[in-house]
Amino acid sequence: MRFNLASMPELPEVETVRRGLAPVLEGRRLLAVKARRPDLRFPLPERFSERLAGTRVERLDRRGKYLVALLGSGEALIAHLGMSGRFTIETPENAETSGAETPGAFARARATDPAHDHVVFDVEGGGRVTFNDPRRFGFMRLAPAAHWAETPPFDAMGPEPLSDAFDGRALGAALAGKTTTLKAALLDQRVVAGLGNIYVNEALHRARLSPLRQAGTLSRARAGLLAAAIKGVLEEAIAAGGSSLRDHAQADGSLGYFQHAFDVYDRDGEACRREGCKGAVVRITQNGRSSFLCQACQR
DNA sequence: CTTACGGCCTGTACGC
DNA sequence: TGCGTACAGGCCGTAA
Repeated sequence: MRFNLASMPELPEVETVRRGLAPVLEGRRLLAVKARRPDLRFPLPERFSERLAGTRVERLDRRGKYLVALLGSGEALIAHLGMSGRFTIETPENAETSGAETPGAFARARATDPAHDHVVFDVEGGGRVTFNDPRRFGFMRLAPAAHWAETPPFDAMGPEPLSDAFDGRALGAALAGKTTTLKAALLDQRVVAGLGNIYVNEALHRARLSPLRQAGTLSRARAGLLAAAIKGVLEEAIAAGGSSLRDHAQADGSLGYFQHAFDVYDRDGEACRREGCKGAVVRITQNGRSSFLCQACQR
């Protein structure tokens, strides 16, 4: 298994993590929660372990790039993977096989460095879920379970891109009047939730729109095409994550990243993949971040 | 109000 | 070979 380290956790990766964790967590109690350090990117909530221990995970949800675990205690555990965050699942079954004397088993067992195991959840029934995050850009918060969606940052967050509420009309309205670029606008979680650098680049390429274009200049028709492109790239990536999930479940149980072929991201200098386009992918810098585009077919 | 930017963090890639 | 530096990037606080 080769991990594509360029692949950051955006909506499809977080959804894949959610689908991997849900069968382990939903309906089960957290027997013990150990924070191996007091902070991730931010300090963990006061009395973090005590507030989680003994409570049941009623449901594991996702909003944008956040995981939201609704707890029987009346609180919601909100987790963000940052850039390098992963969850690893150990069950009594794969704990037994992890020591198997096959060449792959040892390599898989070292997919994450235990030094960066920051939070460990012991789950009713013998499972263990570990949050591992070398760069520590991830964070966890607690919010009232009944009102988490009205707490920051969810109160200002744009629509879920895969929901029916997100279409050309909604996107056009969100972009109307914006003087910034399409690239910056789509990265703004208040416009649409869950996109990061990779899928913004991919969606703009699919919609044949330049990341340099002023966001507020988009026609309704083009906003519709862009919304459809966003849905398309996310759905395909989630499908790819689903297949990687099956691989992971049989390997080391590490959830967070998966192999996926991109049309433009990190393909600087390579041929445009659009049918009939003779252009090449170039890398430019916008707002201090890399954008990848084909200047032959994106306007 | 909107937009822009620095800082956070560490593993990896690269140049000398 | 080893050391130093740049880079990756989501989010948040601050500034313009």
